[in-house]
Amino acid sequence: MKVTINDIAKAAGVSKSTVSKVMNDSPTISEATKRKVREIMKQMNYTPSSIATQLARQSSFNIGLVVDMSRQNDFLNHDFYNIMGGLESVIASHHYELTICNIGNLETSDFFARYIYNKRVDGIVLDNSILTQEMASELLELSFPFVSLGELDGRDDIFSVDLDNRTGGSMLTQHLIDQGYKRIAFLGGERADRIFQNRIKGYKKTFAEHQLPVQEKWIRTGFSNEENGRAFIRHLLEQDERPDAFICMNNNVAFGALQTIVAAGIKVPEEMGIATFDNYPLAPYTTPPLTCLNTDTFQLGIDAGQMLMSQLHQQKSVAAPHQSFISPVLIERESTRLNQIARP
Amino acid sequence: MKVTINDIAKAAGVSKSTVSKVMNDSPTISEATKRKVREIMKQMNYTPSSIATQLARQSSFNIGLVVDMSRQNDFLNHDFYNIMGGLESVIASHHYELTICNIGNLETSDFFARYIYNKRVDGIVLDNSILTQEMASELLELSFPFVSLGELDGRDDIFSVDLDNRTGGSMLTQHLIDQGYKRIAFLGGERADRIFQNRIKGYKKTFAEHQLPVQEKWIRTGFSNEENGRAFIRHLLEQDERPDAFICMNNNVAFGALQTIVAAGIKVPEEMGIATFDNYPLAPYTTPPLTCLNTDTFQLGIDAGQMLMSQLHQQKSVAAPHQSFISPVLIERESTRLNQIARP
DNA sequence: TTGTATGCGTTATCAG
DNA sequence: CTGATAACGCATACAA
Repeated sequence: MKVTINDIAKAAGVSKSTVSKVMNDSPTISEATKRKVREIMKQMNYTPSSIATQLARQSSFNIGLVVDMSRQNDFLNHDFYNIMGGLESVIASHHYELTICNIGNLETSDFFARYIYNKRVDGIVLDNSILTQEMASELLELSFPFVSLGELDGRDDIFSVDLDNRTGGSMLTQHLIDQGYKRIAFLGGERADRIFQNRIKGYKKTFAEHQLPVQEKWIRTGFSNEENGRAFIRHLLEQDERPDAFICMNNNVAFGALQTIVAAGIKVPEEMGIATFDNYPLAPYTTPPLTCLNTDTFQLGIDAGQMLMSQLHQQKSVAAPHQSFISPVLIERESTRLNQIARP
Repeated sequence: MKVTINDIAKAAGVSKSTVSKVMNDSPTISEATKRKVREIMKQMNYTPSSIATQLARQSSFNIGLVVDMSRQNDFLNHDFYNIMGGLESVIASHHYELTICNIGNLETSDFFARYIYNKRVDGIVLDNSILTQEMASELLELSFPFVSLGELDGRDDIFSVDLDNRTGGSMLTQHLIDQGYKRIAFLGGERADRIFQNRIKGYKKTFAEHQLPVQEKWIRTGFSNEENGRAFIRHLLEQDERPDAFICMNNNVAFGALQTIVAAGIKVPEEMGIATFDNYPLAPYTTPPLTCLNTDTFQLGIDAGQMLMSQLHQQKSVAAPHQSFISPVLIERESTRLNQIARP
């Protein structure tokens, strides 16, 4: 059942070091013996033990995908499989394996000793919700390769992949303008939040491009949940100059807002357009379905993997860009079909 | 940065085998030296290299969670994080690590050689959509520990965890009866599908318990998608004895059915009740929201982990039950609130 | 109760 | 071009 390098060596009539060199395609081995040894390996169905290789090489050929099971994160939860898939697809082609590392409580856990110092993994990918500033600094100091999912506030010295929120804010705004809406509000998000800030930047940029004045009273901020979605709309409806469309920070805000609008007898999309960030969890299922910005999280995983591989393989002097952003994709649905009659 | 067993041995003034024995809490070591060595280990922040341990023990202390990235499976996708979390929580407490194994195309992949024969993992967990009869047989023959997520048709010789579909069918039926509905239809599912069969068993059992006659014409089968949901309803509405409630195989069927009913001007839940299997992806978001059966997939992961651990640790002669089922949880929503006025 | 020697399956450094 | 031999970090008979 288990065939080792020694078995191959014996069967091929060579030493095991020769076999090892064949596996690594060493240029110091003749093509003839390479062929012969490879033939035997195939016959005997040999696969090297990655564990032994890891020990000898003092390198695990493993990438850790760090999670914190003690925490709830519905969004990450939903995207996890895709991110993992993207990540796996690129590291596998570099012969790396994927290990899940549960970090738990950083203070009490032996995460660093277990995985980092011991080289149980050669690099890690972690969400910015679990990557603290201190961790980032320590990792950097050890020059241990890692990639953050999502930017880490105020740092451009670490590798990260993220959604391009600025472009996202711009795309949604542009779409609503294209559809014929003129007074576009923005609902949700905390002012201190970088994601919010970037989205608003895109929003304002597009306003400027169309010489439209930004109305600060149309930017309603606060925690992005259903209840606030309702509250935001109530505020908006009380204003003398009422918006005719709005952009939501997420589906929760959009859901609350939509309910309130429908209850008020306002027609969507005829009298009010709605566009939101994220397709998950409910944008396709509301009445009417919501136009939204979707993220290719598989691609996010791919980007993270490539960034990690480049750190692992390239000479450190090369200054590769540290941040990578992926553009969201607009999914048009009924909630913004003001111009639908005029469309093909 | 990296401290090994030798460093500890030197620092403690003992041999490295003694240190090793201390780590494994060998009874042949005096408490005094144990204390001393442990003290040093703590001071030096020592963590054993799992790679070296694996090689020496000829056992990886790793569990493989097998996935097939080349395939799309939205449901698995959504539940993956929870299942993984449950699995991780139990194997971690047994000091096992979690490795993701992408199997890809079984014919061309070296999955068995890489992971199984080489003992890269000590056990695997895989979905029944990727576990073939042949794989199961081979694994069994190697007496390699594994657990299937979902039953494998026609086999009770393999370990598996699954949702209790029979109980599920019964729970939904019972709930509708409790709410005052009397003529309950069942929509979706292929007759050859075991899941369907079990759910129908529960459905019929509950009918029998209430001395209600089962009407075969109220059981509409077919692929469980939105379109068929619409078709099923149309058939039902044409019948002279019209049902007053129905159970759907999944959210897709329910969505199509609900739309058709609403379009026909039938009121939900007053004139027609709707209950469905699964909470994902849209049961909470329809109008009205759908009563459904939810699955604690974290628990599913826990069960799988425990089953694997028992295979790994127990003597093989012990005949532990091979199948484990978890009961679904009923989530009541408006779509079945016929009795709502009478309720507290 | 502790230490010595050997092995786990590879890689790497030298000789030859 | 190939082959001994010594690591890699730990576990484990067997001695002491």
